[in-house]
Amino acid sequence: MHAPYGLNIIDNCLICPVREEHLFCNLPLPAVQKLNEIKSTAVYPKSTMLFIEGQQPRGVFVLCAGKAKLFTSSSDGKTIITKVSEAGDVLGLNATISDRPYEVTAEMMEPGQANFIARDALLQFLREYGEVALRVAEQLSRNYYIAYEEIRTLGLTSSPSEKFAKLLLSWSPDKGNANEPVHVKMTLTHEEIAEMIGTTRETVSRLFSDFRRKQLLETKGSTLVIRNKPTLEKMLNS
Amino acid sequence: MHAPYGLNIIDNCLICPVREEHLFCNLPLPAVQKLNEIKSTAVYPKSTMLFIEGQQPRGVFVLCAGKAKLFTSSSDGKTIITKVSEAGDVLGLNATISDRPYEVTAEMMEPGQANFIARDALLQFLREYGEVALRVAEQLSRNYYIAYEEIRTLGLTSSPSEKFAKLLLSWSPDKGNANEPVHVKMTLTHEEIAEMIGTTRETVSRLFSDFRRKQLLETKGSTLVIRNKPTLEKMLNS
DNA sequence: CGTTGTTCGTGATGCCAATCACACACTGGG
DNA sequence: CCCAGTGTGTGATTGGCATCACGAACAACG
Repeated sequence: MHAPYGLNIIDNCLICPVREEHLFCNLPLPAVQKLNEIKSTAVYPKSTMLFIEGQQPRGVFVLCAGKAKLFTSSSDGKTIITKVSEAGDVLGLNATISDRPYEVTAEMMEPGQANFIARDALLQFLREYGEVALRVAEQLSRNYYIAYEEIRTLGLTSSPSEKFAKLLLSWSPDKGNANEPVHVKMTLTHEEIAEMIGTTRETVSRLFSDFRRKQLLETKGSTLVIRNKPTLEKMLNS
Repeated sequence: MHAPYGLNIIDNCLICPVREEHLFCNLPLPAVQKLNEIKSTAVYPKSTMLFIEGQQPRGVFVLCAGKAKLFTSSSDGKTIITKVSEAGDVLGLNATISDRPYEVTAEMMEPGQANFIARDALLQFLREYGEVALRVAEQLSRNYYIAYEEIRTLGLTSSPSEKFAKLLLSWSPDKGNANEPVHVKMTLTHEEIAEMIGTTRETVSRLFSDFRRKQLLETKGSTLVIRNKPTLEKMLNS
């Protein structure tokens, strides 16, 4: 089965390769089957906005392939990216459950696929499968903690370099505890990194230069090598 | 009935003067009665910390009298106040429900009274009274939106003056739409205001001076007169 | 009362990061 | 192949705000 943008469509949740480890994916069989019935799947090109900050919620999106960035903007064009979502993530959950406007915009960063579940169908589904409702509550609470993490980063972390170090650390897996170099695939532009840490493109560029000079990292094309995790950790204050 | 600190103790939720309009206060009679049984009440002096960021949650506090500030701090002493709570507010709800560490510290800003409900008793109570559980979910979702509001303020509002204007507006009731002066009682020190908008005490002092000079406000002792709401609104960009 | 501690106002100084301004690299398309 | 569009590196300049450093105002209290 083939689709535009060089993607393979996954239209059956039961045989989805990302089924493990995710809310709405890793569920008991009957629930997944039901979910498979009420969802509709679609393929989206890069830059599609799945939903926009301030809209009344229509439902949730379950990302099947591709990455999406969640961000909020002010009227004068400034924007902050609060999260980069990957396959398996559920987008728009809080807004949909509580029937308040979407608090962020979700935009595809690359071509991808997502399942849509309309609000009414979702609520009905949750009523039917109580254990899933519980997992939704847990997810909401997790989202809340993530939001607070963001508040701490924005409010307590003063300097761009500290925020940058924090971001780099958030990218390197915490296992592999030795301080050996970590290889990470970078899909973000400097502009987007700037929007994640609340600074400008130029400053991010200079941060890369500085950190390279200090032997903290290397960049070969789109792969990033983090050389010195311990030193990065010493730069934090939270 | 009298207590230290010049407070009257309220030890019966059924006849509490703040019963209206608040989660856990404005509830159906049987629920309030049950609540009244499982709660324990106590009077706290100024500066008491009801709970501290990072602690495992013991339960929730329902503020009966007095104000409390919620804040989070970094190891180098910087702190941001995320909310000033008043009588009727429930503190520590998200942490208690989800059994994660308190995400903020709650400190009394003046002598006051609070009811404590232990985690186990609360969960049992919620299981028993389903409609209350629903209201808890609503409250959690509301908290999430408030957190996002904070993220927007911290991340998108660049200048201290803009954040200050925003804060002033958040203090003035949105009714009374005419642009007549609004009188507000100010209980915060400049230091605390600085911690709310992420700047320094000195800058707040200068902001007051600037805004006075521009006829935007006046201060007589601890009462604040906001003179020109429309101009304040024009300073915002969100 | 004076003493002590907190809060407030304001000047002087310095620095960091936003801004402006280019030049260069890389990509995909006609 | 060139060309337009997008991303990247880096200098120069500047201004806003943190920081330091006082002194004054004010409250609490023995």
